[in-house]
Amino acid sequence: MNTKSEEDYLKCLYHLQQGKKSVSTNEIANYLSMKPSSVSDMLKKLAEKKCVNYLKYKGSLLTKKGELIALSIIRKHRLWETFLVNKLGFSWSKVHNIAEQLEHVNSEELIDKLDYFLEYPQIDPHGDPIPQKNGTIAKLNQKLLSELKHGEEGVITGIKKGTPSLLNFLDQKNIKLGDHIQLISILEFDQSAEVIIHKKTINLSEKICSNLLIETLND
Amino acid sequence: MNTKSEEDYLKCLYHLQQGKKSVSTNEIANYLSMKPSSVSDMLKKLAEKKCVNYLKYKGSLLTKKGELIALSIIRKHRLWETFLVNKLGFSWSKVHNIAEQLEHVNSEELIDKLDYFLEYPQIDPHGDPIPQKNGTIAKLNQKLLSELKHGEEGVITGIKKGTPSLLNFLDQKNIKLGDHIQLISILEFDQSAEVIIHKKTINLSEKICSNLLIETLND
DNA sequence: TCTATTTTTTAGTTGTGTCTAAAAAATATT
DNA sequence: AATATTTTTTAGACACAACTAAAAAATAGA
Repeated sequence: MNTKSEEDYLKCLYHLQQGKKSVSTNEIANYLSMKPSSVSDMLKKLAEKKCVNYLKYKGSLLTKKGELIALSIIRKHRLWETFLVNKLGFSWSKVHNIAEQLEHVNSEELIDKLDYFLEYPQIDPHGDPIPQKNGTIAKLNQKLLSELKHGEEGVITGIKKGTPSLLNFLDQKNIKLGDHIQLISILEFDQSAEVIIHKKTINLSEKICSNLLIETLND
Repeated sequence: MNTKSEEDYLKCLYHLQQGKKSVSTNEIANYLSMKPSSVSDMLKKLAEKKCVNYLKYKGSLLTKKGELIALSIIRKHRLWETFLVNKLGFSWSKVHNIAEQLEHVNSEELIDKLDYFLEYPQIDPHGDPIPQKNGTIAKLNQKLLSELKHGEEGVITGIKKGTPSLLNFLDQKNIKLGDHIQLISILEFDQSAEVIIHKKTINLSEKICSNLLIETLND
């Protein structure tokens, strides 16, 4: 078993190393709000446990072992977030801190049963994919709403350029990250889009469509 | 905020001090599987925090402040146990360790919402009363099944004399601690009882009725 | 009541995970 | 290339919460 602290480092490394060949000590320290010296110590420890490939002064990367542990924690985190939002009625923006605590609860049976209870969700309320038990994880497939094909659907996962007026508009329409959305058609004359959201059909301007990031499940 | 360790001590003290005028250091050490010297240290610390009234060599008792903290942890523990059994389908005997971890998750809003989600349960799957948010807790009201009044109901919380044959019988009938039971009537000729359990009416012999402890909610 | 035993506390150690300060290595600048 | 700057590591300190061993207090037995 790993300590909460070790788990935090492994999860952090997983997030930071995406698409990189190495993660620097300072990056980790910054991400975790800790001093670089503390990070050095922990990297040494995780390297001894064969969770991290660490070369002094050269940076770190997760080993396969470390990656699987990180994925299991991310799996727990995202399942708990799904529970908090779908079952307890939390808003998606308030669940992170609670899930940060719950993810360290250690019981495989608990997570299996929670997964079943939630009906094996594929993505969490923020639109991030939930790793499977075996460590496989769907890759993010983020596109702009304006790039979707007709009929294509997904989850709103981000905003490209978050001007206050856009955020206000979304707020007013009660459109939130994590919301499901389906593109029906794009009107030719102004490139505005007909979409289904909250089970209702509405029209969104081209400007909005080219600023909303949508995660689609299939290519 | 309190550490997990402090919370464990407070909870332990709550359980040990029931009906006593003081709890000895050794009792605590024994209950928590720790050395008495460790307990001494922690008692000093909790006394400084005004959670415990601690007199060297004379034992300890929770202050009001300590008791409220202990009750809030017990509340969390029992709500989580209820969740694990009622929603995730755990058997009552397997939830304790998981609840020991979950009880230390710190979020008042989480517990409020969980309470609502579980529809404000009064007792946990073991039949123990769940403390309310304000710290009030129903006192245990355990009686033998044979002592119930007609129509009175409760939860099976214990077995007075657990002979293997009795346990086998209960197992075979799938009667478990935590099950709800209602006494319909006691037959005069053999003192056997008609009860409703698992939504079916069955007959239990006098011998069984005088060995099953039932917790009733009202007097 | 005086000694023996048990209980409890104190003093000092250990392991974990953080920190600060200083040294060492890597990188950037002139 | 030599020096200055930044990054990273090492060395040593500290808080926490456990431990062991020894001392002190309370209790039990003679």
